[in-house]
Amino acid sequence: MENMQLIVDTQQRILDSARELIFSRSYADVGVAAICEHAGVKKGSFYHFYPSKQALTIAVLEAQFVDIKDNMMSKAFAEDVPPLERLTRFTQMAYEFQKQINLQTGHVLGCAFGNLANELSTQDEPIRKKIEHSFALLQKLLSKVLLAAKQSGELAQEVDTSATAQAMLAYFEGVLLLAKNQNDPEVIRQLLPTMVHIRINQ
Amino acid sequence: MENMQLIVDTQQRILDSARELIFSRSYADVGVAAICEHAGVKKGSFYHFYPSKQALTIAVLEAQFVDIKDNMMSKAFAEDVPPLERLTRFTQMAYEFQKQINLQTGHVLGCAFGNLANELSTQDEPIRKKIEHSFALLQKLLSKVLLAAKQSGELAQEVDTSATAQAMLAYFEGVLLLAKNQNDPEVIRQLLPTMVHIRINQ
DNA sequence: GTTTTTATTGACCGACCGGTCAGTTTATTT
DNA sequence: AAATAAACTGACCGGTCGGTCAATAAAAAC
Repeated sequence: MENMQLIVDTQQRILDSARELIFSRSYADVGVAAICEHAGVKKGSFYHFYPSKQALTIAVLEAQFVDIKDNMMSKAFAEDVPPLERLTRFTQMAYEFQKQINLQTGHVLGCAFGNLANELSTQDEPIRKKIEHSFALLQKLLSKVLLAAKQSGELAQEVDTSATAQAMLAYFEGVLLLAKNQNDPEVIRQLLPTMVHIRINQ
Repeated sequence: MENMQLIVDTQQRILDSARELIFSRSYADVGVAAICEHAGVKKGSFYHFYPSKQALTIAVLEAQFVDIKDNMMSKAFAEDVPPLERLTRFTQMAYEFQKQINLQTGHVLGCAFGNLANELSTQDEPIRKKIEHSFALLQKLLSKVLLAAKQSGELAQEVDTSATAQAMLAYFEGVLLLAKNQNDPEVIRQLLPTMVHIRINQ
């Protein structure tokens, strides 16, 4: 049985614990001690792998982005349907995801980037920058879809794809914020599809 | 000179300090000690007027709502212009307000309700409820304007004024979140006017 | 003018915060 | 098998957290 590979990488366990706890609570509310306890690791070990709570949080944001990109965007934006329909599919997946989390935790948790953006943007510059960069990448993924919609004739030529993508992202964040505050995933189902109809012209 | 009325009510000073500090930082980042210091009051006095930090925060939300309603909504929604133009004026006022704060503090602070909603909705039920109620009232003010737009023929009859108002509120919150994260009020100027064109049909 | 109520003070509480460190165990290299 | 490096442990640091409390001072009521 040779030591079983079940004992996964300690660093990974710390990262996963932090992601789960910070996402479901907040940055300030989750202490390093709580993360260590959840990961089954002593605090001393934590600081062997991460120089600070801030650095860990930045790693969390990075992991979160990869996760969203690979498990949501890339699937929602698969080119098997027309561009605008991909966006609609994305809104549906977001709803299903939040609904799932709500069943598991009893709470709508919203968007990890949005949550930390609101909490820390005025307080922690490195984290603020990391989120800004993540948002920029997400926006770029959206504007690519919009560009494809333009090319397929689904979208008028005068639409500003970059600004529209940003507006869609804003709307997405806002809807998730309201759903989180009302602790009701149905808010997402009712409001989010409207994202697809947002337009900003040049 | 008889004691000058400049020494305003202690309780009011605590409230104002809390409002300023929590708005510009976050709930968790601002301790009771910091609020007291800023207000020039000893901690013991604080607990003479407020039973807890939570209770103070709820009072802050209440004061914030009254302020927004009286100094923004009521002016933006004055019936001297057509309904939809009132909404546009509201978006402009929001931009000016955030720009002003940015000049004073160096930061875009976003929306106090949105900030606290994201930070505390999963953690503090009374505060969550207070914000939910505030959002509902703001939404009602918006939907009144939309109803007036319907009646003046500016808005199609099939528009769901309640859902549209909620979508506009969501978009508003999302735009302020992005502007806060990018620490740039121009994001608001570029994106927020689009709020007026959001529609959800019945 | 004395009693009663309200406001204010400062010292104090246990718990927790992020972070440090010397030392020990485990794994890898040679 | 010895040497080196990586992983891990547990005790500890000063500081801050929200909140309490008995004593005092000021204001209001009688």
